[in-house]
Amino acid sequence: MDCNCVSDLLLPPVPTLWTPFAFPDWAYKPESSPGSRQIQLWHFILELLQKEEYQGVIAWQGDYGEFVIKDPDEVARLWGIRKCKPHMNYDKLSRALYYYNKRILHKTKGKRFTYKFNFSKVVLVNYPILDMANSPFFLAQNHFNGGSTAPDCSAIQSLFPRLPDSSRATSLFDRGTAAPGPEGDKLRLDSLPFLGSAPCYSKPPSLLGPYPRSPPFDYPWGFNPYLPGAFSLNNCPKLPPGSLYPSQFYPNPLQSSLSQLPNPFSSLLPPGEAGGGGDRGQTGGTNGTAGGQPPRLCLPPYPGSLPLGRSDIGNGTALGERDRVEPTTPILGLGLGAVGVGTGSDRQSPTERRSGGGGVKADPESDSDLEITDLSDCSSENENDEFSMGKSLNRDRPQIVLDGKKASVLPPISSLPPVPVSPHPLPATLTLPLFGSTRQADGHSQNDTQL
DNA sequence: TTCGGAACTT
DNA sequence: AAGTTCCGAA
Repeated sequence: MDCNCVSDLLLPPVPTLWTPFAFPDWAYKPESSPGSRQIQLWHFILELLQKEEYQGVIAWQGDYGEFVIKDPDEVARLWGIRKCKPHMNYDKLSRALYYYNKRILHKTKGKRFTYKFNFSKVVLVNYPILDMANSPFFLAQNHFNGGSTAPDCSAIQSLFPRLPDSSRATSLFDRGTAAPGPEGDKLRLDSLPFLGSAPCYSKPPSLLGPYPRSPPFDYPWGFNPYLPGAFSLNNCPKLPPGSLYPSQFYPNPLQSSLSQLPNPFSSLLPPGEAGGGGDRGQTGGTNGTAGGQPPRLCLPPYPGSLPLGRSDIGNGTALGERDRVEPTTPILGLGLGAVGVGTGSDRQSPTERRSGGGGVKADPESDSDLEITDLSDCSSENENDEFSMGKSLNRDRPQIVLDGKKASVLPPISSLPPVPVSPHPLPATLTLPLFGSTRQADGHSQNDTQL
């Protein structure tokens, strides 16, 4: 069906070089991950939550990860715009939300229009080979969500079908330490100190305080300042003005990603692709890195080093909560953009009947750079559901082990042993095919991106 | 208003 | 798979 959604037509120009966290091409392969090209509802919700201009529509509120849909009709309308479903209403949207059923988010019982993200697990789709569940980073997350249970990797598992062909990603998988086969590939997280050691935030992105942004690095297409996979404490980019483009508009997320990565990554690109030299894509955009200097990933500082008080963004709960949350829960902010263009009146939704509806501003389409996936045990209500790490991760997926550690009780991040920070995120031996192709779990191979 | 079954679409 | 649509029950 042809969708003439205005939101699709009015997309701002797509930057040639995208953030390192844009989904790689293989993530959009219909055959590999059907539907992945379209933004998912939870993703969209996060997008709205990220945008301050939607604070009146939907906003973080209450517990960690909890948000309130202040204007259900507007949220539904925006969602309908995004999905080209002019008849979308909150009734339908909420039905879809319920299908998340405690995985990515769940309804907060007793609180009207209130849902809660399960932020206990975060996965960078762009780094699907990374098992955050076994990293200090990931474990710390779990620390937030109850602490003592093993991380749930069901979502990781769900992402694994999109994993790159591990057999070609030899430089990150230590095949020498494990038997070949489904469980033979163990990612050496120590080779990725920027991910394995990243500190964590304990608030959703929009609740976080303003991260430091040093003048020399003010990226127009900044990537996520909350990402654990950042390197600099000081050179944090700002969020993009409207970054949630539909993924199909990404010129080449993979190459863009690599080209934006610091040297070890960008150098993996073919000549002309790496670093600032890669700014010559289809859309003629810019990565905002003057002088060809590759942008840096931003390492979120430990909470102690960040101005945590969230007084600049309207959310009255931030400060109080920050006092009690563990400083170890990582939240990957998304490069989230505004959405939508008003489409006029749709048919009356349940909430329209309730409130008479409300014309709220519309805005540009967008898509996010990375995917936050809840892998949580949904500890709030369902500790023993089918989503457990032990069951899901260790079967026919590449298992990722961090130096054999498998802590179940997480120390505060501050007590974690200092992780040596390599000057480069990856060893120079990293081979390109790691990101360049995928082999599906069912054996279908793809070679969509040759670098 | 919430919850969820069921059929259906993309 | 991830919703969308419809609808009934609580």
